[in-house]
Amino acid sequence: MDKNLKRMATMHRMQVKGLELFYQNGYYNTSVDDILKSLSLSKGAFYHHFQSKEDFFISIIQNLIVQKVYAVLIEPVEKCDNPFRAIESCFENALETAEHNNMDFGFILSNFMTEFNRRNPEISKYLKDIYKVWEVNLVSIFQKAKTDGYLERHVDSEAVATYLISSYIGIRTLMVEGNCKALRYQYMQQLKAYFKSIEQSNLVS
Amino acid sequence: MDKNLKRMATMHRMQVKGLELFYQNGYYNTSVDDILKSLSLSKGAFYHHFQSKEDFFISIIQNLIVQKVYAVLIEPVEKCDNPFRAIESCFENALETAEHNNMDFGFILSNFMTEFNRRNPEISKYLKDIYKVWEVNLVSIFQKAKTDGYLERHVDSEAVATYLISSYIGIRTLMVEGNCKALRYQYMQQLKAYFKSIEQSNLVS
DNA sequence: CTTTTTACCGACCAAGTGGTCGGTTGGGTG
DNA sequence: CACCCAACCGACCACTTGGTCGGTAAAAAG
Repeated sequence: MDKNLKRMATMHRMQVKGLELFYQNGYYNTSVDDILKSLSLSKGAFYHHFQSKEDFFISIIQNLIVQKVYAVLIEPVEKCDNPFRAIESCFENALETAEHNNMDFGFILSNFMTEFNRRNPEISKYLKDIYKVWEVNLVSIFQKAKTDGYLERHVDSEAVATYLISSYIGIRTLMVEGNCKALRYQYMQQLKAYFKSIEQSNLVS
Repeated sequence: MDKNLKRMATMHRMQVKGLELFYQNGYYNTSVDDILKSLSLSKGAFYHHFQSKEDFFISIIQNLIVQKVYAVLIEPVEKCDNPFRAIESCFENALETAEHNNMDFGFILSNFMTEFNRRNPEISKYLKDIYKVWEVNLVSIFQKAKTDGYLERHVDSEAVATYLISSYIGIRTLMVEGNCKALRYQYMQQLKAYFKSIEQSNLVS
């Protein structure tokens, strides 16, 4: 039984380091050897646990990236009452983390979506599914917000979700070039201005 | 003197095809041989005209990408009177072009910015400069809009520019995954809602 | 007509790439 | 104790990469 634990531990180490390097240097620009060297493991170990580099990356998506997106962007938004305040603080936190985390190279999902687009449809599919979950989650939150009297009824929930996701992907892309603090401040300021234009003004409080 | 013309023509052919393939497959995932093969040219020809793959790409940035961004995103906005309507129709056009162009792989600038980030600081610099020009241009347009009575005076011009650029980068990233038409519609709709929240309501017309 | 310069050719190179495979080792089980 | 099998090793393979270099043909210069 101890064997199985060791197996899981080794695979997890590889996945964590793999994500780190893929995120940092890109998938195609990171070799399996790079990952193995920084873990002092051998080719044999890698191909014993994973079928191929592609299979390895898919396991990273399923085991690490999905959880990251859930933890940072989906769960924090669900529990709050006023969805706009919830999204604001969620984005504020996420951007602040990105800003202070010196190992940050942009929004993990959009980086990989860009890299795999038209080059590896299978992986693209996995990534698109994660973004889809995020989108659906936002849409249902906005639907509920209409019921709760936070969002004007005539507003298109899906359009708001799309616009939100777009701006988030974009600001994260811009932040990798530095000047993060100013960008975050400017972004949050205008996000609030945007929300004001679609928020229900007469609250039934 | 004919020689110089031929030189320019060959270099230009290489640059155009190079941009096409780099855009499609990424810089690191496109080999010099790929480009040469599709042009029926040889290694010798390539390294006779360009010092290296990197030097080649920089020449593509300076000769092709800069002009593209100017033509699509900067010039169309400058000439119009009401800046909000100008930006709306500029973005609408740009997104429609992207949509109907089945060879669309996202916003060329943000794609490459993502790919070269932390991997090649020199090229990152060139790309960042282009985006900087776009930003400065937008900011000065918003400053003028305040004078002309289109934009509320208390609004932070730089923040608006940042928010605009973010959302554009993001929507272009999303559009590569398909469903472009709906995304474009949703985006433009919410962009207008956002503009409404910062536009001067009492026009001195 | 000779000489020089230019555009271009393509075999070649060292350094990687993803992936294979025969082997070693050490804990778990009979 | 013997045996098995999973975990791991690392030399090796075919192939691709960016880049070099000696050569050629033809246009321009003398």
